[in-house]
Amino acid sequence: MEITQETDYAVRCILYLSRYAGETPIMIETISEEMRIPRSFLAKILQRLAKAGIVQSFRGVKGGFQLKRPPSAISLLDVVEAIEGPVAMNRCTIDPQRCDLSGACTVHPVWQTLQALVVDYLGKTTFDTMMQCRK
Amino acid sequence: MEITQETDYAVRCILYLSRYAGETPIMIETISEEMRIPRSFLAKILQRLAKAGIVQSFRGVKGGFQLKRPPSAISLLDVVEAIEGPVAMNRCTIDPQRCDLSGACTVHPVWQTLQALVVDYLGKTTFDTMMQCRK
DNA sequence: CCTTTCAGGATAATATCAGTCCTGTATAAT
DNA sequence: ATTATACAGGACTGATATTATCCTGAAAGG
Repeated sequence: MEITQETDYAVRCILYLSRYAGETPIMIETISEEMRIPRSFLAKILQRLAKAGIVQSFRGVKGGFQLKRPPSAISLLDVVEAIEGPVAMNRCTIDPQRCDLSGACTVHPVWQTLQALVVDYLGKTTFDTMMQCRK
Repeated sequence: MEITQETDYAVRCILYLSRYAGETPIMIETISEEMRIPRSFLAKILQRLAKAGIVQSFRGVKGGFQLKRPPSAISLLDVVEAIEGPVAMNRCTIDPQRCDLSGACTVHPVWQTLQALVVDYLGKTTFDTMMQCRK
């Protein structure tokens, strides 16, 4: 039921980049030190965030990472899903085939409703509202 | 972000026992076969549910398990927490010391609100409303 | 062309998950 | 009392996920 450490790092990372939105790229090294995230692990995380189109990378001298969209256009859901894949409460809400007992299941809609609740809340929580955070 | 297989089994198990609330105890063997849950794993799960006061065990011939309360008094939250411990979205919402960056964090309250949302929903969803389920 | 910085794959330690197995203990029936 | 039955509880195991690290390669800029 918990997000992983990796997701928590990703959120911190985007939070940090939000402070410098519209400025020059920030190096992995800097984010790592400021946000207390292991350097090489952060590199992996930023790759995922780049593939998800949340950040953009620049190589070479003066390289680093920038947000690809303004903080107001990035939700917690975007970041969580970039790292963990689709949010699901139970196996069966993402892959109906994992429901191995036949017939209509009244627990299934309960998980789906909960999932919708979570997705909705994470989706409407954006990084501009969290920017004053120093975590 | 997902519940574990064990929790899913536990929910199915309580769902099955709900059908026979107020009747004679049901053997592990029977629940296992009817609900397609590995027998010895189910034994472990029922031990946890018993310790949490959700089911009651009876030994010897004619032994087995019964709900300790009516299905209307057992919530999904009760079962989830019996298996997984307290529901938390992030490490820091259950143990503030895991928040290794100093100062006020504006992401923290977001996880807490989400957690409260989930706990509230799971808490008000009881097994009497899910009993017609055949999962 | 050479330094810097990211890209991406291989590797590894540890934890958690999912489950089995065996011995022991309580209970009911004989 | 004895015995068969059914749960109690701990030890153990294999697979997978988590949480990283390290190394080689590629792009970009001076």
